[in-house]
Amino acid sequence: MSLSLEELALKADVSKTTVSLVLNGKSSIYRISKETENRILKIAKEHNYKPNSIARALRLNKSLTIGLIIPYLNRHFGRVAEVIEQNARELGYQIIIAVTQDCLNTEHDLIENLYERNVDGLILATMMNRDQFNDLSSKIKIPIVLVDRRIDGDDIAWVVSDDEQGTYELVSVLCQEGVKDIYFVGGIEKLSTSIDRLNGFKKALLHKGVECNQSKIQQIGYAVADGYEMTKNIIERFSKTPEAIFTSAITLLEGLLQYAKEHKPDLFSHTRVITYDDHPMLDYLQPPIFSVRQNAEEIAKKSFEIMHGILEKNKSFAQELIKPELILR
Amino acid sequence: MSLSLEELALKADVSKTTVSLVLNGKSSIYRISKETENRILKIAKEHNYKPNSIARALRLNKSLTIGLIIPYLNRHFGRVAEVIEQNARELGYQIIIAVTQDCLNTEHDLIENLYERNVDGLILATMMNRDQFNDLSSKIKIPIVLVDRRIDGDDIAWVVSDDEQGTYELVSVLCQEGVKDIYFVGGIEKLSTSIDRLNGFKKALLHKGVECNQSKIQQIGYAVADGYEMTKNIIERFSKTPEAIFTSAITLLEGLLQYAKEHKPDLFSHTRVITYDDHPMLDYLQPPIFSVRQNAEEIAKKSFEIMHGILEKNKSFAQELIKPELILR
DNA sequence: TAGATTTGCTAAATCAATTTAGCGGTTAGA
DNA sequence: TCTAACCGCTAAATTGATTTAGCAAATCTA
Repeated sequence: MSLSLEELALKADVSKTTVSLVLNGKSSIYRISKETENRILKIAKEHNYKPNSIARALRLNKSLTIGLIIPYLNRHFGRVAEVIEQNARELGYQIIIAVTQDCLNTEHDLIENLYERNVDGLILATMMNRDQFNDLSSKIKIPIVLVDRRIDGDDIAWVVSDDEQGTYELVSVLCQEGVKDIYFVGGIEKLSTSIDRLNGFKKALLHKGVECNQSKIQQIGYAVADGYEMTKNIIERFSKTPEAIFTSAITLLEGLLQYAKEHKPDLFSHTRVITYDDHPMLDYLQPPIFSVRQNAEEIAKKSFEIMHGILEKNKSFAQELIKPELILR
Repeated sequence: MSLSLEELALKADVSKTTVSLVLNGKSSIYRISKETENRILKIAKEHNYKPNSIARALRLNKSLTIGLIIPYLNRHFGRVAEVIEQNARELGYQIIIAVTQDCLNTEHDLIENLYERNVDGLILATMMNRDQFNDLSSKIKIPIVLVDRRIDGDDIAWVVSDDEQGTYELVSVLCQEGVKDIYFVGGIEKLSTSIDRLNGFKKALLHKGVECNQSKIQQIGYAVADGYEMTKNIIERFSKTPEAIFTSAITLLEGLLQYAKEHKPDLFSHTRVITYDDHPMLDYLQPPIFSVRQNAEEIAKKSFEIMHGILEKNKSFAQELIKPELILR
């Protein structure tokens, strides 16, 4: 392992230019004879030559590295990251992962940090709004693909789950059954995931002619503790036990479960719970919890595909809405 | 953003050597005057100069990048990766993550790939045995820290959960209750996680004077489908419903749950289930499932600490056994 | 006042690749 | 016969930082 162009050139008794040209498939352009070419290829193979990626990156200003910035490496984003990494590897790219914990300042620091370290592009589950994103875009000269959370704009590349439609369909199932009193346990208000899921929620109620009371909507954040807090508010603030609760992320469901276990063990006898995000163990809760499964694999695949298209195929941005799957138990 | 040493030197009206010396804190060694030093520092700050990390890596043969190779980005490894990344970032390192899917060939390819891309060190949840690891070590001249799965050897750095003790304690709880007929649903036989968990299992039975029948031990793999298969074998092969089943990973429990749901809905009325690895939703299964929670945060922290010690503090290898936590519900 | 030392800084080499411009000789076309 | 094209390859520049060796000028020593 590890042998430089120069050493290879010495062994082949040619200049390192020639070796480089041959190994980069430019033999015919530069009229290197077949004989020389074969000799060089043979020696390179024998010594298992691999170009030094750092020298290459310096010269070409291209590191074959993509930065992936996400809030957590939880089940959903873990799966997204895993699939992005596999897709990237097949095309010769590496993935540097960094985690924001849903903190905007951390996100900014990480973007700057990865940019300075010469990643070729960024895949981003962002907390930024349009203005902040525009500011960033003007400073940063590498392609950015948003994943999971989109920002409106004709020139912004993103791949997200169809949050509105998924929520609409899930909530509609309950409405169909005649449930009217549904609470919304939401996440970070300004993010597209929250906005879209809330829109789907409202639309489902509206279509069934159910009034949507603002007091039934809460949006604190996506952490488990936030789910706990919002559940607590719902249970303690209203005298009547709710007919149904929709948690807009699996972490929020975890918070709900935690609260129920501690303070309201009979919650499930009176209240239907449904959730965005799926988990196999939901099958075993009694009563089973209906959910919407995001297609993490497809989200990952598309987002890297778009990045790769921009980097190597001169394609411009693209936007993809990935269909989630309703899971009724 | 982005401005080279040379451009900075031009602005400060000195050579780039001087700028480099000043910015690397070598002013006094090379007798740069206070005046020149301050001028350079001021200009560097004004222009928010950051050295090009690729050029730096080429010159110093040091990329400030660590490769992390793990089987999946599931709950456990996702958390480990997340914490390693945070610890690394605080000390100026980046993490490149790659996923093997528990395939030994993939693991080899990834190691070679990351090594060629000049990572400074590797943190590895490996499938290799001692011989394979020794082969690798002789070829690769960067430090390796094993995580989650250890290989015996005085000179090998690793951080793993105390699998034997954790399993011993968990299984002992059941034995204490008088349960005698316990089945072992295991993972990949040759890995330390499997060996240690099986040892803990056997030790617990032995201490309570319970005979351990080889036919009650199965080890296929750590995938969900493997858990399904092993559960199926246990249920279908023996006429008597087992008193208890120990799944040695949460994925195997998922497989068990899936089988139970499809073919044996009354499994839990007759059979106690316990598992290695914890998950908050286990609280809500009926009856609750006792578990052993690995301290992913501590495992992550220690493994990067050891790597950092080797890279920057001339420390040699170290080995750490992290205590897991028994969770009885 | 010659020689030694100190001061403040820089040219050039280095890391490992890619790419441009071009060299000296032969052959082909008009 | 003169020019153009061809042939097979290479020297040197480039990328951006770090580091070694050392150069003048200023100051000190005897």
